[in-house]
Amino acid sequence: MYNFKKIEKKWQDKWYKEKSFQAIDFHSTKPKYYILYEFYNISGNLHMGHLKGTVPADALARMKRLQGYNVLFPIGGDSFGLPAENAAIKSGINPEDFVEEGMKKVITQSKQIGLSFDWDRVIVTSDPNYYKWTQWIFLQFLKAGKAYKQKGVVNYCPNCKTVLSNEDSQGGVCDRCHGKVVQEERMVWFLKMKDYSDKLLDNIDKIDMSENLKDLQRNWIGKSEGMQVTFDIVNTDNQKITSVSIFTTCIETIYGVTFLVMAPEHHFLKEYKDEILNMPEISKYQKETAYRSNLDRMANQKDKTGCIIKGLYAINPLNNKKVPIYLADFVLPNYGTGVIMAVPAHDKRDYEFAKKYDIPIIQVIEGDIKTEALEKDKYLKTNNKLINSEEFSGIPVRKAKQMISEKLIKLGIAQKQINYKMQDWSFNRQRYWGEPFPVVFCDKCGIVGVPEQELPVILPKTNDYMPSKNGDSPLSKISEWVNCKCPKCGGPAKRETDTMPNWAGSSWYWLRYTDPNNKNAFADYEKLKYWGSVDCYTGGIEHITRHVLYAFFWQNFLYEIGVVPNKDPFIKKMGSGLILDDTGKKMSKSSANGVSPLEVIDKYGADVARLHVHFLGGYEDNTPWTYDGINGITAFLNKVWDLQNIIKGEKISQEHLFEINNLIKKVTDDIENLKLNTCISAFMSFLKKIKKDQFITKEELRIFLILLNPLAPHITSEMYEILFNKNIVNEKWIEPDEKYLTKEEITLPIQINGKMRKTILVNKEISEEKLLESIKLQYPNLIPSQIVKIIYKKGKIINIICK
RNA sequence: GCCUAAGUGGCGGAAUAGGUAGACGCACAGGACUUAAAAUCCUGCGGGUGUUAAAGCCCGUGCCGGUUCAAGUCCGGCCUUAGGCACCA
Repeated sequence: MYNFKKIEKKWQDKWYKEKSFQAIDFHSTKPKYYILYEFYNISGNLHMGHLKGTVPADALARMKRLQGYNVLFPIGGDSFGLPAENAAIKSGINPEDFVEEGMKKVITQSKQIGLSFDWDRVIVTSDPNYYKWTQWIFLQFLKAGKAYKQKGVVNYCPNCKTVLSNEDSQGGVCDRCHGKVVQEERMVWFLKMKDYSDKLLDNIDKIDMSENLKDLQRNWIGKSEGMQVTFDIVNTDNQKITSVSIFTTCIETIYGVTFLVMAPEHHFLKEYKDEILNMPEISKYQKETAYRSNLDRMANQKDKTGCIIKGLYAINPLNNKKVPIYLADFVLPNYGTGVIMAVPAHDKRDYEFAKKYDIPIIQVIEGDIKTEALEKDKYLKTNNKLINSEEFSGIPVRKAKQMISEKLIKLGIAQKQINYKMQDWSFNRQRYWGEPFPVVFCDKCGIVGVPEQELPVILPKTNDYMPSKNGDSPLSKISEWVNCKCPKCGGPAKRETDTMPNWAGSSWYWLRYTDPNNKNAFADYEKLKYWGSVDCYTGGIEHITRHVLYAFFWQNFLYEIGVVPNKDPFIKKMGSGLILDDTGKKMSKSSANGVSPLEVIDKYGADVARLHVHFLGGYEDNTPWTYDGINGITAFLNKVWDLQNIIKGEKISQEHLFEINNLIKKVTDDIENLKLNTCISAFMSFLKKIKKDQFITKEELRIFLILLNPLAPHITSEMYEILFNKNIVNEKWIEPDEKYLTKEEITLPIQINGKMRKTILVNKEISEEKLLESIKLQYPNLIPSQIVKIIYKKGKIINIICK
């Protein structure tokens, strides 16, 4: 039995004091390796999810150092934004104090886990030395025309009393409080993320990440290719008033158009109100739909509402047919052109709408539309023929799609168009605890950026930081801060009183780690170049359609303006699974039955805790928490400790040559891929062999300790010191000897008619004839009758087919 | 509705590329040590059949089919669970 309490504290202190894990800028001999674990959210203690997420990254960092890399493995805290602020409000402590305490806490706890972060590079997003540069980047967006303020219909959380981005309102609920999000028109700062859609898709193609996560991201961006077509608008006298554009991906159905649908928010209505005969009715409908929450709209998918526009009609540009125009809230104002051509025969939504409002349905593709629309996913598969489509009737739909497109383009009334679901990022929050915008409003000069040399715009201290009922930011109450001079004309001006969202600070933080104390730039270009892209980025998958996309976006922008050397922030991204509690839900600090990692460390030790949580399951899998099996891990480490007592011999023994080399290979591969569960099994299997032979040589144990060090750093450091009087962190990783990875003699399985029957011990290179001879000799009755065929894969298997 | 992943013993889970299914661990059972317990060590552990004991045989990776000498792994069609998207034209 080893005393983990004494050992673990000793080594944690030593690592900290000696700066054992310091990353060196511009190291002259060692190649760099940058491994990143996501920001800690400063809202409480570390929870079990952190133990699961951080340890494999730590193991990788420790292995890479032993392999001779100059490893950058930093940590920091996302201390601005709603999570920290809400937690502070809940505990009744000022956010600033709360964050300071919180950061100290998670640092201490990280050390207790034995994480090998570089403690000289800790950054915190609410530190003015850090957010100065977040503000600086915002100014660059502003200068480049990529940040703009505009009235827009946006997500608003009545509970958190703030505007939210689309990314923060996924599923129609607020990311923080899980309350319903409503749509409100507000003045909003936007970042032009939409412009970067294709660049983001490039980042997704290039990054090394599991396909399902890539799909989530591609889905979120939602690229779709179609046609934009112009429809003339006429009045009751058939006089052309104007024209509108629609977006469709199904141009092949254009002869089936029986009406147009416009989003209720469409500016067209205001512009042509004098031509519309039923404006009061329309205004009423607009009001009805305006304040419905996303959730309500989703719930009402089946029951479509709408309102006809009287007095105006649209003309189908291909057959000059006059069709009515409706308003309906199933058409979104911010996607496509906000107007669609409705083809009820071939679109589910149009079908439902037409049925409800008694609009004619014209079928233009062969098939059955009696009870439901025949949609594109079906008719494109079977390539049905067009009908009721003038000269295109009788042509298979895929061909017709192309022909109609060409005709429309030739006529000059349509063009190819690509649309994205992803919208520009709404970037301001009506909350106190965030980066102030470096922007002032001047009556004379309009929106003016604060000069760079005046950064940071410090967040003023106040005790009145609760979110306000009227939706104004708490900062608006601090008049001595709000009122300022215009940097351009010197006249009176007011500061922007909203703050940036909590994702602002995390959208560039990996860059700051390369140069965390730089006072003159967000990071030195040469240092950025040296450390390059993050080699392996680990963390939760819940940020995949949020933070990671924002990260791509900011990196692309910074690359464009020439301040970072590469487009891709991350080479590889691994998504950590969740630790589930006994109800199968995510175990977090907020779940009542959550077990704290510190509790486990206190009872069993950090090394046991590290191994146990990863022996439960794979890195990317969700695994239920249990204490079951932790005794097995404790026993394992005790046995490792006891290996000291059975050392016999110096060099690697003949008996263990095969096992030790395979262990080296397996452990190296598994840590590289963060597969700690199978890695631990490999150690156990090796130990079994050693216990059976009742001896281990000194060199074997030395290798064993180095291999186990990344996973269980404390016990291995102590043993290494005892046995070799050296600090294991200065040692070298071991390469396997390829010669000894496979044995000459192997156990070859024998199948008869495809069924496993026997195994035989043979030389791995044995010929088929010799093998058959040996089988007949050893198992005279195995082969029942005449052999028809033999399938022999050398070193793998033999299958003997008999009559 | 759409997209993605997954379904393996009593349990957590293994199984590079189709090639001995159940590694490793837990739990359980039997034994050794002990006055006793814990710890430790040894043995067994998918189901069925069989035997003094073995050997052997049959069935088994959600369900139904298929490809193959050979399928947990590939293909087609279902079922279930989890996650994501959600009127995106």
